[in-house]
Amino acid sequence: MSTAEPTQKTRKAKTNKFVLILEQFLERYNLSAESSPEQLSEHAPELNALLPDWKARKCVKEALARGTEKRSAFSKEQKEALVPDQRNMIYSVRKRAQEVTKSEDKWDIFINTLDLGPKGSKDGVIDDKEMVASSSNQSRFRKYLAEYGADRELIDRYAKDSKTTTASNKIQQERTEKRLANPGRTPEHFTFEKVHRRLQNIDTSKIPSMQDLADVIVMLSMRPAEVSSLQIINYKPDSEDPPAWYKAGYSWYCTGCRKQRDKPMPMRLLSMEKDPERARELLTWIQDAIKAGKLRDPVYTETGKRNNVPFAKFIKSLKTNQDEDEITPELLRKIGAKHASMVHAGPNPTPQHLDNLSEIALRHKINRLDAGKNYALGDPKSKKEPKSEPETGDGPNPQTQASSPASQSRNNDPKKSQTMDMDSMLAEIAMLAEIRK
DNA sequence: GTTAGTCTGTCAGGGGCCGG
DNA sequence: CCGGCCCCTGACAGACTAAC
Repeated sequence: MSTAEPTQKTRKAKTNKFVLILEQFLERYNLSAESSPEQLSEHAPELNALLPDWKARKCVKEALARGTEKRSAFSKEQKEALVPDQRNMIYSVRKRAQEVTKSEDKWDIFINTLDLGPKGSKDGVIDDKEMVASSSNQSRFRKYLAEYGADRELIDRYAKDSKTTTASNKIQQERTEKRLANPGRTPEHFTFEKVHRRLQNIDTSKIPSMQDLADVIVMLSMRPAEVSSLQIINYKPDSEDPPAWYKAGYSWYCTGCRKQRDKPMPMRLLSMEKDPERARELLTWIQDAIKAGKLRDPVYTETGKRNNVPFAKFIKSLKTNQDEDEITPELLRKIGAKHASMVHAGPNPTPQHLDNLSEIALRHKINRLDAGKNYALGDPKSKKEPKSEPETGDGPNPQTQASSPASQSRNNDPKKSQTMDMDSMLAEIAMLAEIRK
């Protein structure tokens, strides 16, 4: 009998073990393409129990759709009935909010809030992770409730769990402090010199690459999601009545910042690229390419949904040293702030001065002095003995902005006037830093 | 294999509150 | 006023899953 057997006809050799399980399963329960969806769905849980993960389910789904010699292919409905979409099974926060809003029952709000709260899943012990996550999900629950139209007052009354919130806040504060204690280093690939060189060599007549995108993000300390919306403008007040956001002596601003949804207030521009015109050119170059579909937005898909996986993967791949931390899109913003503040600070900047510059580069509000510290990345170069400077009363601060004339060795350029704007900015910052002390 | 969409855990930081 | 502290939301990264 060892004859013929022309088995290697096609790629049916791939008899995955899950496919075998499926065929046995179908046989045992006498299921086929003739079965109704109702019949099939009765057996869904049992079959699902045999399939350990989504890969297995994928194999099975494909097999169902494909059919065999003995068995014809299942329709889409039948397939869905037998191996239902797992994503519909999750009782997500969003789904809760939707249902609860519909029921209009305050107790439903309350119960679900508690259910989303910390439960001590294992041994009744609530760890930090669970606590913080619980608080986050409760917050999310409130947000979705409001989104679906639940009553504001009910939300505030029945969807707030102050114990959990407080505990979560405490944990997060501790984490922040720990993080600040040991900041990461600047990745080799994004040191100032490397980024600066790449930026200078950019040819805007070409199509931008992901690397160009990354460098521009660094250059402008952007949030990844800001790439398509940020704009650099030049503003000069033409009257004695400038808008409230106008800062005397500054003419370059950014608009389209992500976090200001209500009042889009322009924020001062501070970039490691000292020529604002060039910065703007590079930014619009990137944006035009995205609009034209030649370059992906780092965060959004064409349908407006979030998907930063391709860009994040690219950024991650740029890690050169084993001992470096992972590079993420968000890290580029912090790196950019550091580069910008270093570039614009004078030869002997005080930490306060750098913080001030950082805040401007990051386009924060200037309320919180300590905010910029979050971004103080460790840098071997600037790390030095903490000379306990008498930083208080030292009035005679030499003009820190001495930076302007040198470093300007850019080829050509009649654009000096623009950089003068930057320089006057620096002067003001330096003064502010002094006054604050 | 690659891409897209959704969910959760985590971080950043705007804003409110309160004592001085 | 104002600076510090706390709350809580919005944005991010990664895990998952299905679709292509």
